[in-house]
Amino acid sequence: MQTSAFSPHDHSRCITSAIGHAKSLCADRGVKLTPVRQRVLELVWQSHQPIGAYELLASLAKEGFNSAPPTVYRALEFLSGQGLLHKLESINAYVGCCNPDTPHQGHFLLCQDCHQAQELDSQYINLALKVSADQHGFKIQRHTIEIVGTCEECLAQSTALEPTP
Amino acid sequence: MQTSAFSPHDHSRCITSAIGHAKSLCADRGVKLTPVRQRVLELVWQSHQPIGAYELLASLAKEGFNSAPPTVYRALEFLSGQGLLHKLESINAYVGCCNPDTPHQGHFLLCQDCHQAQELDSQYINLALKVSADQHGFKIQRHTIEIVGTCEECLAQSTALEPTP
DNA sequence: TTGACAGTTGTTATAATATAACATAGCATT
DNA sequence: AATGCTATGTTATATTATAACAACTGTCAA
Repeated sequence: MQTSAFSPHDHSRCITSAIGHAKSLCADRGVKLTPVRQRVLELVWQSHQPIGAYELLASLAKEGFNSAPPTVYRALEFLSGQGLLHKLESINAYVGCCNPDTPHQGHFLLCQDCHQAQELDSQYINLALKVSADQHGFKIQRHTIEIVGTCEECLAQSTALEPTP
Repeated sequence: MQTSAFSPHDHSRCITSAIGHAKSLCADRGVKLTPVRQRVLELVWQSHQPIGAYELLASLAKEGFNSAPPTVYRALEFLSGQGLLHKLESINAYVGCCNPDTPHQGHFLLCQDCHQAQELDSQYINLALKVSADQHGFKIQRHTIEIVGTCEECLAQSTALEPTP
């Protein structure tokens, strides 16, 4: 089962679990989760919000890692190739993937107040995309589905603040 | 009715009609379709593929327009604010909007062979997005829906070339 | 052992995309 | 003419991403 990214939760457990998962997954696949790759994945998960490449780079630099742009972009490329994270195209930022075992591309809810992202993988949306594509004889390879708005928690807060419109 | 962007068609009529439409729409709204704005819109429509800001800028420069980046970004901002074009976030490129009267955000089929884009506005997809968002108590403001793959025409071509796999 | 390779990382430079900030110009209304 | 608003010009810089090539590391086989 899955918690919402928007709700308060013990995020350190998310990180630990995501890293453990990534390790075994890479071992199974015979690919290397090298120190810099692992650290980038940790940093992505540590962030409560989608994080940009240059912000990651700054953190790596502070920790003594090599800190030229290719370092972080290579790590991001590897991790996204392994399905361990997703890039959010509309904000040029990266988020950890909750379900890296099965190759997929998620759908994302992006809250413009708290700037958190929630990954979905709605079969309903997938079906709607497939139907539309089929109608045009279009064969889907991949997609970018990013929904921007306000999450439940932030909505509740703003209504609490302005009870009478 | 609407032709597919992927199918052969008299594209000059698309342009003329789009510009005419834009003119009357701007007049109605009391906003100015200035020469540079109009020219950017024409260039976007003239391109058979989504076109990048700096490519537009190069064309403007050749035609004697001012050619610093803000010029084209301002025009793009105006045009997209009026719903006359859309930005494709996954490829940083811009396409004309077929239906600028009703504010909306389309869904896009992007062919990775011919690099053309087809705008959809499927109620089926909109509904699926709404249902998913509602399930999470999420209020949608806007979205980015970009489906990458192969269009019908390019699929037909590639099957014609490789009849027996 | 060594040498050949594949994969990874280091390094430098640069490309591609986008915006900030402030000055100037045009034009409508007072 | 003076005022204010919108649009444009101009310079500089921020942000995001990749090219190209050199150096290192481990593995496996000759």
